[in-house]
Amino acid sequence: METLRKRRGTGRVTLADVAKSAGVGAMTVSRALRTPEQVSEKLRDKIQLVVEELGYIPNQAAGALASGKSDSIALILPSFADKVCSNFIPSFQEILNQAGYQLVIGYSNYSITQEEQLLSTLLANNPAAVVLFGSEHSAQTVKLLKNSQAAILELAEINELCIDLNVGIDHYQSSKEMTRHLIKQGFQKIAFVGARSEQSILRKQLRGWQAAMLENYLAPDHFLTSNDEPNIELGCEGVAKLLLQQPDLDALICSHEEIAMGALFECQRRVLQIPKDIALTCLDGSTFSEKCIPRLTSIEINYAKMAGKAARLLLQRLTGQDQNLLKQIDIGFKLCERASS
Amino acid sequence: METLRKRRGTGRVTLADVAKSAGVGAMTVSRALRTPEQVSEKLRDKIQLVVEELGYIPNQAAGALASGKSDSIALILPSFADKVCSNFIPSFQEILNQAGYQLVIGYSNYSITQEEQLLSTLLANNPAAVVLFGSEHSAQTVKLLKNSQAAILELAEINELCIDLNVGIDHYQSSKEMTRHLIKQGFQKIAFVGARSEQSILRKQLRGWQAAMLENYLAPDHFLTSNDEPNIELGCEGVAKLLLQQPDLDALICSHEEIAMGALFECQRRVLQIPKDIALTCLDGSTFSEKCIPRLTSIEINYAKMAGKAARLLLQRLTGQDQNLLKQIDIGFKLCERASS
DNA sequence: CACACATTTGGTAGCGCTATCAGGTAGCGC
DNA sequence: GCGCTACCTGATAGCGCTACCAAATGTGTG
Repeated sequence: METLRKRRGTGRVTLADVAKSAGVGAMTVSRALRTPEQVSEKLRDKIQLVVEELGYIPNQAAGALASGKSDSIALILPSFADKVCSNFIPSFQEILNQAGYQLVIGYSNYSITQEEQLLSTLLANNPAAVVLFGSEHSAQTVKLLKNSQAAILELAEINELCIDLNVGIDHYQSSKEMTRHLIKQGFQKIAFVGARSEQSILRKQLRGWQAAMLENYLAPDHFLTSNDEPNIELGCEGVAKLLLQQPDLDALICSHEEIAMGALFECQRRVLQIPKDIALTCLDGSTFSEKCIPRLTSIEINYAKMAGKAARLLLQRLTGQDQNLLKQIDIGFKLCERASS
Repeated sequence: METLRKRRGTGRVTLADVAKSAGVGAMTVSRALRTPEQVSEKLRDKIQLVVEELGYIPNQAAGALASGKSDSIALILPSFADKVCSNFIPSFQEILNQAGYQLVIGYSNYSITQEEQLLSTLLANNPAAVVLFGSEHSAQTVKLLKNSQAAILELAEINELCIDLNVGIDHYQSSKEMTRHLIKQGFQKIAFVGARSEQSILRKQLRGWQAAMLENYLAPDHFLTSNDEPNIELGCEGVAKLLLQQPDLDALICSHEEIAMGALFECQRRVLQIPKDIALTCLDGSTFSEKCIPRLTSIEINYAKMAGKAARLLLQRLTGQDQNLLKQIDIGFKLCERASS
């Protein structure tokens, strides 16, 4: 009478149900699904049939608990507006999914405090790996990461002090190269407009621009930065303010394409010819730079390639094939010379 | 001697460790963390202290297994390039995080097959809810969803046949209203360029345009669609091809801002004046439409608002306060009349 | 002081799965 | 046939947590 009082099962089909229905042991079913090669073909087929018939979906929580492993990879994204999102994540996720991992994405809005808080929530899932953007983290974040068993991957910029794995590009070099290109083209009064001024990426870009200017005996005096997200407004404002500071300005480097958009519109409004009156370039170009009028000289970063390299590096680490492997990969960049310079 | 041979614990601090160290029972610790009001203040404080001291992080897998509930919400995103991503997800995630839920994001690339596959993977996590974009799903997807205990939320478009909850806008109406606006402004030869032609959103937009044209005795004959993602190229191509078909074309509606960008550039290239020679509008405007030259008349959708309404609706459902509640919310849209028409 | 009642605490028995090991079966050489 | 390895299969004992009861403690009433 007092039989099933204590049951609180979810009603879902369980591994045991499959086992009973197939007339085999539970372990055999478990193996048939995870390591099929360890099960005879006969049983494997029979089990597969029952699985489909019953619509069995494994309970990952139980699996994770029993094995102490998990197939989730935590990714903390600083911004959804970035190109990273549209170009990087799809490729990255695809490769990881194929290897059986699940991305769990959090959003930090470029705040290291939020990053830290998110991280401690995400670590409760016991993820196999944690993927972060940028190289700036709170001390507590670094401590949490080092205490966790998870593999750590830092993306977006090459960082000497990376915790574990690191895939990215050298923003100092890219900015320097862009500046050198402009100088080679004969431009001399080169200004810089950048967003997210508190991020180390922008600081590196600024230093790259300054270095290239100085090595050519030019003064890197005029620049405008904002700590906001890159936007069109900043580009408009940049052209306006910098032209006031330096009326004979002849070139402008924008850290982001959105800024370059704004700058382009502002130049149109002022009937400034590009590149005759002023050259316009950006450091993270994609389709807009390639298609607008005039087409903009820009640094292009292959985020899909970055995703591929990053995912594969991470997988090697997760499968323990990373003994004698580079832990840091520089993706490089391409300077696309176009009509705007 | 044969004591600890069988241990395979992860080495992490567990709830039992905290309980022992605090000198209380495990259940009391569990309650102190999840339902503090059920524990006396004295014990609560003592436990909190020990938790911090030991750096205890709860194991969610175990919790989910024991309670049969999970705090993960699966979100299947069709595209990362969309505005949905940058505007919707941050707000949506923030509200859900605050309520203690975790977003697990998958990427379907607008393929209902991939959506189905992703879904079955994500359901293994036993999510509290599943959030999908669009209204088109495979039969198997619908079956999986209905079998699962999870709450279902369909986003982006209002859909009569929604499975459960539904928050979105009426794309038929928005397109119709835009067309009416153009007609009211005196434009008559109005063409349409749209991307993702196999999605029902675009089909509704096309029908809205057609309906508005017909009710004004105008022929909705000229349009160009592509099943690709919206891009600048399509806008350029649209202007070129439609102008060939109909040289006296006087207005163009673009389904996406990217297309409008391309159209704008192509018009500049052809030295067509906007709106004197041709009006240009789009159905999902944001900053570009607002800032480019001339500024584009566009339909604006408040994705942050959509996120707020959707998240709150979902939370009500998850806490069971949804008995006499609307299951479907129309977010509405705003027609921003600007210089381009 | 006995009693009902509310509040706080802890023991126990799972949740559904996998690691581990023991048992069974088959194949092979002597 | 026997011993030996190689392989396949299943019983058992947890993984760390929470639902469910039961016990303990406090509180107010007659």
